[in-house]
Amino acid sequence: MARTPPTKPRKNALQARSRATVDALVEATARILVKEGFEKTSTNRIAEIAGVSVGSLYQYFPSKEALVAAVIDRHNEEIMGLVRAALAEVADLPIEKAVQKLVTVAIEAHRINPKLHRVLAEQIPRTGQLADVEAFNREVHALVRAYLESRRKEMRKIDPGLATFICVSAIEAVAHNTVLNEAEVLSEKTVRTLVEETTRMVVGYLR
Amino acid sequence: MARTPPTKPRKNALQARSRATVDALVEATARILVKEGFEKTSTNRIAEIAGVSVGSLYQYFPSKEALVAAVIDRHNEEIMGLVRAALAEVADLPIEKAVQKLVTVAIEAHRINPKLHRVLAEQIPRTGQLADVEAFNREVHALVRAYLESRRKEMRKIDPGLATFICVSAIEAVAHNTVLNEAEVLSEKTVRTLVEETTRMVVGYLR
DNA sequence: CTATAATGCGAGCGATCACTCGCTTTTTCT
DNA sequence: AGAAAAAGCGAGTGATCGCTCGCATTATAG
Repeated sequence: MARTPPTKPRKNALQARSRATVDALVEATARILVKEGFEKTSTNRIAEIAGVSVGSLYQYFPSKEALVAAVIDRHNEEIMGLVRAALAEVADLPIEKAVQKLVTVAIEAHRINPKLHRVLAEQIPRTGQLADVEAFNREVHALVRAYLESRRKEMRKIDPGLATFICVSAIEAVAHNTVLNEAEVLSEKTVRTLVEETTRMVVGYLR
Repeated sequence: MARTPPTKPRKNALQARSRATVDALVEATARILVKEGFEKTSTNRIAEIAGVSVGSLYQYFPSKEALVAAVIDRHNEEIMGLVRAALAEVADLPIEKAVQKLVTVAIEAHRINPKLHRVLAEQIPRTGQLADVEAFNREVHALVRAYLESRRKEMRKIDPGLATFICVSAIEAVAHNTVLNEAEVLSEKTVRTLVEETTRMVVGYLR
């Protein structure tokens, strides 16, 4: 009895050039999403732009959804990198400084790739595996909550979960709307004012 | 020369039962969106659920997009009804009371039809005419800004446009995330706490 | 060098879907 | 009652798209 069927079922297994293929596919997907929008992003087109055949595409990604999910994941990991670093850096700082840093990072994170961010926010139907952006959100909440709990003395009496929810919602919304509305051009001055004001609101709320 | 070509080109013209047809189509679209999601929402299915033929559908709606846009519009008009009423009611009230009312209304507005709201937010690609949710947003900003300007004396020195942007972003985000995360069950107590806290944050920020 | 596995290819299948067209039924007008 | 306009119908069309399959090419192992 032959143990291994001649063809491995699907997906993983990357040894040398296949890595490049996978990268090219994810990169091509991101580019098409940004340049042509979600509707024009077909698997055939992705393969074409990646300089790869559709067959190869399906060797590594079981579905179109999986490809888009990979793009989302890559982008979210970049953002989470900034956020994790900021929260580590801020752990020993008082609330005022910490919030200022976090607001700054929130805006920076949204500016990593604004066009992609916009497409992901506005054009990708959050369905099936694409719904899992939530995991990142939970991590952010957990990290912020841990910080707030460690600084309880500087704050008024307040439920940490609730405070986290309100602060994260507010900061995220300001950053998100800023980047989506002002399009690409955001003067340093504007950003500074925005950070100041948002920080003021959040800090005022916490104590 | 025949003036009127025998068949009117498309779209409007409603005299009696055709009104019911149009309503049934919009209603069916909303129901399918909620029950089966955007992906399953095809024009054939809409016509079927509305108890109408595809042909009739295309007499009144030039495209599938137009149908979804009608659903969005209807929902937004309901929301704007609440918001406009609240802002009128609040015009002569001091900031504290006004903000409290506005936060309450923001949550109420998101709870008009939470399931539909979720689908519209998460599954509808904002593309083409669907991108025009922005008009409602602008109206909200204009209304809030007008209120804030009329109450300048109670506030610290602050740019009205910026203040409006931050306050509306924060309030909207809290309401949005509340309704989307807590799913359907929201105790009165939770809502009251949330309103109190958000109000505190915004009022504290404004003065 | 040869055998075997890994990777790559792309024509084309099957299914879906938005939308049209020729026709029937209902309503309105005179 | 008769004519004409309005409303309604639904099988069918053309196009797209996700995905498969049989085969070719390249890399690795013995």
